[in-house]
Amino acid sequence: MQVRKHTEIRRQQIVDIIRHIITSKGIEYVTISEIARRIGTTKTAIYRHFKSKQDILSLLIDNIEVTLMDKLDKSIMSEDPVQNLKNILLAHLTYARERRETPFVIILGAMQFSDILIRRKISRVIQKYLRKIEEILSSAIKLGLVRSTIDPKISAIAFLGLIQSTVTVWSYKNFAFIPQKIHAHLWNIFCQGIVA
Amino acid sequence: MQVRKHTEIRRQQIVDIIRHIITSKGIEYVTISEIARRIGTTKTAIYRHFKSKQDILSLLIDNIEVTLMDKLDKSIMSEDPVQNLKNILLAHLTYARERRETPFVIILGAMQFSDILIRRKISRVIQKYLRKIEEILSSAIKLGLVRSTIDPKISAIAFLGLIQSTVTVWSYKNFAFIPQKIHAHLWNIFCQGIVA
DNA sequence: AAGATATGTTAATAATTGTAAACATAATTG
DNA sequence: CAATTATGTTTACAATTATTAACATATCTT
Repeated sequence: MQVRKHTEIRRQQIVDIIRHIITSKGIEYVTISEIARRIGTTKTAIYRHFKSKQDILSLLIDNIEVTLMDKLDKSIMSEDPVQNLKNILLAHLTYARERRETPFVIILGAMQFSDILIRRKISRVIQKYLRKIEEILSSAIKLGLVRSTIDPKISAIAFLGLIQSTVTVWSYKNFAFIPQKIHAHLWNIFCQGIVA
Repeated sequence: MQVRKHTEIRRQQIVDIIRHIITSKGIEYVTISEIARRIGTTKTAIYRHFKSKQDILSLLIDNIEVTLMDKLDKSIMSEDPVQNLKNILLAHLTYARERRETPFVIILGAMQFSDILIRRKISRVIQKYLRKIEEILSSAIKLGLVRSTIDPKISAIAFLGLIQSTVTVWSYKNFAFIPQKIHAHLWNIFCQGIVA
């Protein structure tokens, strides 16, 4: 009863499953056996598509990077950089709620302690994300919408923190409240904190 | 060559070692063998002081709770609640830098996916922490120091986010920058975001 | 000092981990 | 249709996991 699928399909399937495992049970449950069980194959079949577990996690991060940056780009529609930031925050909290997509902060947090290679990749994703936020902030400063005394680099970290802590609390409360609802409040604090 | 120590000493020693393992290598390296190796005993000796690994992690969280609340209390010296918040933030970032004490956000983040019992304990610690911040904010509102339109509950989450993202970025940059240095900037954003 | 208790060691357990080799057959190519 | 290649299965392995039982001796209590 072997339903064979192309390796590209399997690879994506495996990565998707891992994102699901991480959100539902945690990274410690991301094992070759668990992956195989969930997609309905055997452990060893996994090795037809990846040469090692590290190889799998590596693709996972690439995958997260793509969806994350994609989400950023889609949120940047306005001419107003401040409005764009607001949209980005909303997008993160909205997706978090719908739970269709695992919040990247959860995955990156969970993978914080993998081997050095994985850590480097994660680090790069975070840097890329922060740089993007930073750029938006910088252009807002240029337009005089944001105080010139604020440091874009550090403000970007603070922005990331809004998402991170909200998702964390939300996760620990077993997804029992709607983060989107608190978007307005969070944004209010951050916005007041930076605007000119 | 058996150097025997009282169980209270061993228990604390074991917990301390775990905090160290988590910061230096990650939670996945918190194994009975690794603990035993580090404190210079055998695996089985550990079971003289704890009945299970879960039991160890449970005490670890209690321990984190104590040091965390202690740090909070020590930072609350002023009559001015806003100043107290500023001190708390500084304390977190300072300790993070000195690295003598593992930042609680790291440990709580790393343990995010333990079993349900551990999760509940962590959840309680976070709640307790947030409530404390919330109280400070509420009293600041009463004193007219902070806008009455801000929600203390949500502002507390935002406050937690400042610490969380800073420590995360700091951790991924292999502790290569001094978070204390960015304290002023972070505080500036948050403070402007809430003050009346 | 004698007896009791607490701590440590050695050896062993079953379960699970990631991974490999040998074999089998489906899907694709010629 | 034949041959090749890609995918899946079975079996196996060594390493590591948390934990227990049996035994040994240091420390504490009386």
